[in-house]
Amino acid sequence: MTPRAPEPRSRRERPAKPALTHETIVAAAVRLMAAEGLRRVTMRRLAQELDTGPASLYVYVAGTAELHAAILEELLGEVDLTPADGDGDSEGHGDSDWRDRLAQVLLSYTRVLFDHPGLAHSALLARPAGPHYLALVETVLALLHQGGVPDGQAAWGVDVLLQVATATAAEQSGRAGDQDAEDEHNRLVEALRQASSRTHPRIAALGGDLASGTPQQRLAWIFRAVVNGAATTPR
Amino acid sequence: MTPRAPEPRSRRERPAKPALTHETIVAAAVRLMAAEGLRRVTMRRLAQELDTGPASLYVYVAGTAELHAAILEELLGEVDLTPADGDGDSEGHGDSDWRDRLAQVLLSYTRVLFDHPGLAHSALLARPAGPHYLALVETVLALLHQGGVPDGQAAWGVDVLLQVATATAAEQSGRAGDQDAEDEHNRLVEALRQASSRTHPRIAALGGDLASGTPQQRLAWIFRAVVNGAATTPR
DNA sequence: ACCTGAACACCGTTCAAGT
DNA sequence: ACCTGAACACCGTTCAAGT
Repeated sequence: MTPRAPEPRSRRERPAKPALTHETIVAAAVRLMAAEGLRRVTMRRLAQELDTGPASLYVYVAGTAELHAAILEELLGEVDLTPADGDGDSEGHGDSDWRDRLAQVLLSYTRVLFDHPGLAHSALLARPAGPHYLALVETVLALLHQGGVPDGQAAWGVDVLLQVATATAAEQSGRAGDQDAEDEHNRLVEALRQASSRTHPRIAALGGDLASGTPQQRLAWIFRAVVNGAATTPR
Repeated sequence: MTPRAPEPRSRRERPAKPALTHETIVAAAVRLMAAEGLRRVTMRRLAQELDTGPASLYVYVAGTAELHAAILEELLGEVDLTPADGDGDSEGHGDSDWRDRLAQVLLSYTRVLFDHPGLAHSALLARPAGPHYLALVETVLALLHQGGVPDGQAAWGVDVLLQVATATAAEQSGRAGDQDAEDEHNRLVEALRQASSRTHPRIAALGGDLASGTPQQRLAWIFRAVVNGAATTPR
């Protein structure tokens, strides 16, 4: 435990203090999120990470909302769009249904949100306008087109599909690891189970089925149901 | 402008300092929200409103999340469930389609969320377990039952319907009045319109239709599409 | 012209100490 | 036993003042 003289800053213990630009700030934000979660990606914490004061960030980003939208757009690059091109895997059923391929893409999107706690939540509010988001929209539209869904219905349907995927991810992702949220959900399940058949006949009739299924099973059904609805409901 | 001696506290300028209970705290929170919006309903601000310190509130409410859930449950009492019982209006088409009546109920729900900025946002995260929420679920289930939707599909469908309604309200409600959010949306619309037909053929093909329609028109279609999907998609 | 220290106006939550 | 003052550890955003 011999004390050592502090190494000079020029030997840079950190990856070097990067120049401040919109790009380097967003990159640092993505790193910080991976390390500590979106909740910790605040203007102040990020400024600290970048060895500067919070005011300096405002020269390059409009505020917290824009920052979170930029992170989302960046992470959307992780969504696997390849299932849309035909067989994405090696199992040989190359002409799998367009519905399955669409579900695979949406599931990949959901997983990206789910893997980054807080991101889904932010995705519900901020609709990014970057290339990764456009690519996702294009892919979903192409699959709906392939399935013969009329244009007008596809145009409105893509929004619903992404919305439902996002909301589901937010719900699940908000719950995981959060004891309070878990408790709250259990209270709801309990309330549904306890409902009197006199005052709430339908809830009582359905019983535990209201909360049945794994998240995966529910999500798979939801995607199918919404796609079917969009495909068959004229505007 | 003659200065007056301060009135003695006992004459109580405020509605009287209410005893602290879960109930009085939630009631004060609802009042505060009506007056200043959900954003201002913080533990500290609420404590100030109740003439006490924030620590005192923690004896009766678990924290901010529970508080917001309680406000939501309270406000859900404003949802108009009467359309479910038959003709809710005086125009004489008493046997209107169950789909229309369902849409009316969901629209009322959406409007309640929309009228209270921030509430929809909170509704996406907190699923309340109180009587008003149960009544809403029961009503939607009853209408789906009336429409002959199979039980299992109704059980999972009610969630999707409320989720879609909530998410749509959050999106619209977040945008209204917020210049930044408005700008962000316009940037997305612009990006969709600018998309090259070479790299994004489907987006280009659909053009402005991706962002077409009023929120009301879109929501009406969404409800119909999701109901149709849930009604026709087996689990 | 460009950047930022310091301030303003807030937060949620806890716990030791009081009544 | 019940309640709470005061503290801890943070926030977003702005703007006057510096370089």
